[in-house]
Amino acid sequence: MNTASVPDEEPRWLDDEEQRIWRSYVHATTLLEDHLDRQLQRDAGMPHIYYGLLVGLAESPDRRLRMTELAMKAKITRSRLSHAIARLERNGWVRREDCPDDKRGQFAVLTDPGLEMLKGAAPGHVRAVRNALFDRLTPEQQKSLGEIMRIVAEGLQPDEAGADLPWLR
Amino acid sequence: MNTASVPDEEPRWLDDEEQRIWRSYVHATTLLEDHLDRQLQRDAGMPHIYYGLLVGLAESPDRRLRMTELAMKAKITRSRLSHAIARLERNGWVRREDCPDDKRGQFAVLTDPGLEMLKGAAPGHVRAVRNALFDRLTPEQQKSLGEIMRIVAEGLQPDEAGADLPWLR
DNA sequence: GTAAGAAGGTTTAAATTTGAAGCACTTAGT
DNA sequence: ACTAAGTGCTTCAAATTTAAACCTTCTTAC
Repeated sequence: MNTASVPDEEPRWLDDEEQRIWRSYVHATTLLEDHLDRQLQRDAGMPHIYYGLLVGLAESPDRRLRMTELAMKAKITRSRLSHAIARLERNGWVRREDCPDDKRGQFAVLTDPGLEMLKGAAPGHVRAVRNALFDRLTPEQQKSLGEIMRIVAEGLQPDEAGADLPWLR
Repeated sequence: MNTASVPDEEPRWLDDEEQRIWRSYVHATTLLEDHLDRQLQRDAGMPHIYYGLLVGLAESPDRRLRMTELAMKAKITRSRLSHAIARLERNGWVRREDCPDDKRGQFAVLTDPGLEMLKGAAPGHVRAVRNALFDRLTPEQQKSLGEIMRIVAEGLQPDEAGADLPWLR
């Protein structure tokens, strides 16, 4: 069956244009992640991904989500989430709660201070995202970017629920 | 003078469509980085960025580059590079050499074993990039992606040389 | 019922990243 | 020359990430 790949035969290398595209992608994403990490570390004392976790909770009913759901939403491993929530808990932005239905389960809950911090940090973050991304692109480019990224994300993540990523290992 | 920004006044929030675009971006980039890191960790025993460093050296005259140049090329801090090269040196893929002209300077040099390892890992990596990205996009989308990423990268990195990033802190 | 296995999360140890500090050398300016 | 400032790079300690191992608590299939 050889589902893995075809480890043999000369691969189809990237041509010059593809190389340029790929490098631009790597550079842009590296620089932007870095930029946002710094912006949020400075203004909110946490990296971008942690901020995303708080946002994820803020949007959810009762400002809470099961650990695994949050991990899926943020596209990170459960292990990484576990550490992250532990840290956010130390900061008082998040609280853990047992799940009544499933004794194994845990909820991550956004606290009031957590929500406040989010409100405080959000404006600066949006500004940063606009400055670095939206303000530099035409409406067509924005639309195109959205489609492209949607395609790539879906390709790496077999449709939402049915994800056969075990949840990310 | 308040050069920083305008920390005041209600910010222009992202509308629904912008939100979708931004989230797709974050998800896709997170998943792809993760995917490539795993692929390369499995096939080459190193994360994606380390692989990029070896490629950077392989392309350079004499397979060598000054630390700072390599850091710029890879868009990472000197500190991070220092650690990375130390690790690659332990693996025997890279060797450090003093710079004759400037006694402070160091060259990172790709070794023969390093080049071999690169040759061995490259096919799988290209395949992964194609599978996840190029094969899923139309030629127009690829072109658009290239333009968009070029714009974003340039925006975050005041033209190449004249970068006023001190080199990234 | 119950044992085997899956699911939900956490923990451990090692690897990597970060930001600040610290050296050693260079360069500019006097 | 001579010193203050700047460069180039490394190191330190703390924070984060990773993968694997490990509990518990469900679920399933006898």
